[in-house]
Amino acid sequence: MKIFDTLSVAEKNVDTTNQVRIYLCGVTVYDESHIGHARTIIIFDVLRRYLELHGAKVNLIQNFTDVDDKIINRAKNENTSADVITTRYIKNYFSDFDRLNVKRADLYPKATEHIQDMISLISGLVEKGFAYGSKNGVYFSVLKFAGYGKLSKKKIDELVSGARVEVDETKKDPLDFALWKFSDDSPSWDSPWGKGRPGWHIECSAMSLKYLGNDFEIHGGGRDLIFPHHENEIAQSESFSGINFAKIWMHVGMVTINGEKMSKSLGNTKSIDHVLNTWGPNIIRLFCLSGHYTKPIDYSEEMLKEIITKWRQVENCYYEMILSDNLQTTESLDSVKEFIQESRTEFASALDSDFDTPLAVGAFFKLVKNINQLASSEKLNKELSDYIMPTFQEMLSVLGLVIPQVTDDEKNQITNLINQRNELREQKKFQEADAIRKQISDKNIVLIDHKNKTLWMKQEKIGIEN
RNA sequence: GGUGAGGUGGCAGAGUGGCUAUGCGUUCGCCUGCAAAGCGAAUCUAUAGGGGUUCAAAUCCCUUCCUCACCUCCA
Repeated sequence: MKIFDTLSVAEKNVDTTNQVRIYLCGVTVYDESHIGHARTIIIFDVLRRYLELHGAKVNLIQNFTDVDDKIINRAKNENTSADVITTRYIKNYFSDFDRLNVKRADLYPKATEHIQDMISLISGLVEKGFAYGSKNGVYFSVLKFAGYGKLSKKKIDELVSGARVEVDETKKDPLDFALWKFSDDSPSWDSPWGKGRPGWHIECSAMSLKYLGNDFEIHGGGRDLIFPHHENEIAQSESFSGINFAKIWMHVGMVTINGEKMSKSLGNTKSIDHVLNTWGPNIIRLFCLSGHYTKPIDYSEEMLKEIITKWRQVENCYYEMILSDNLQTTESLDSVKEFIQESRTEFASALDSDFDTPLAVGAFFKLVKNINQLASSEKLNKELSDYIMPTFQEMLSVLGLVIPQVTDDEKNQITNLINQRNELREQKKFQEADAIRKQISDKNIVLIDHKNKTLWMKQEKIGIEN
């Protein structure tokens, strides 16, 4: 499998012979997560599912930034402690992402639980002369690291003349960034240099080193983290260790809302809770996978509605298969085997080639369409369905999609109601028959009258449709 | 200003030199008691503008214009 590496600006092979170690920069827990977070995390969720399907051992680490000015400000505004804020939004995070059917990472380290690791990393940097103490804190000396700018393709002199850097007389160079900031505000910790709290970037260096070591396979996050966050991580980590930090830097493009950047000031942020209530998990996952991960994708009602149509086809396909009978078919198993094989190849080669989820999803939809064609022409029997099902399920599970299911009780109930309705239909009592259909549809069960039988399917309830 | 990604039919989105995907939409049809869903067919002949290379360009080169993101906290 090849992934585009931001650092070398080239596709690089992911080494799956040993453990695939992935460090994903997670969220700062000061507010609800939004659709942009969802995209990045779903991309990595599908990546790990796909790697694991092929037998790779994945170690996925995703941090929580739980010490930060925004958290402290929020705590002040609410007249409470930072701890209350972070606890609330970590809980909120898991609630959102469990609903999105994101598999849990192997570990979710928190910055506040790794203060000692950060302090020893900073100490090492000070000892090696890459960092220095000043009046306001401990700073990383950017000019000491020769490779600074290599990830974001920035030239140091241009950064300086850009003059966007905040003025701080206590720093030796305007580009230097904080490793440790002195402060008596809560939360703060003692350090060899004085009481304070860590800078933002150091936590990821410390925690990735601790749990994944050096030169791990993939370091990921949103594109907006390339500069300064990941640039600074590289500077810290490689100055400390003297060796390469991560093999592949994988960055996920931004989500825009109707073509505009999503931002608090524009008031157009879409929280995960909101999009889940409107579209549900499957639609949102398909949306996040609908564009190549390196490119921006645009959130618009039109797009999402299109995905609902596709999703309904998937649900239909599934129920056609599980409810298929032992009928005689003119379709040969061999030709089915052939198109299944084609779909599998198409799906896998799409993902192998820089994780092209839109192509892979396309291959899946094509498979669905093929099956629906068979079903509608009365050619799909149980034997064929049994053959197709494992591939269908495999793709579904790589994409992390879940077809709504019914309990055995509901199933019996549905079957009874269908029988009643069909009797009424035979007696041409259509009004009563329609009343039963309405009754069933209230449970999100849709009936499809085929020639010789009535098929039913459970549909996901989608907020916007109600 | 710098960096990166783009500009393809109503919309989304493939396609790195010739055979002009695909999906959604729309229209019609099949199916149905009616629906829904499904299926079929038709429709759409597009490649930001201007140059150039070539027998041939959406695809290569030059140029102009435009969009978006990042450069400050940000997934």
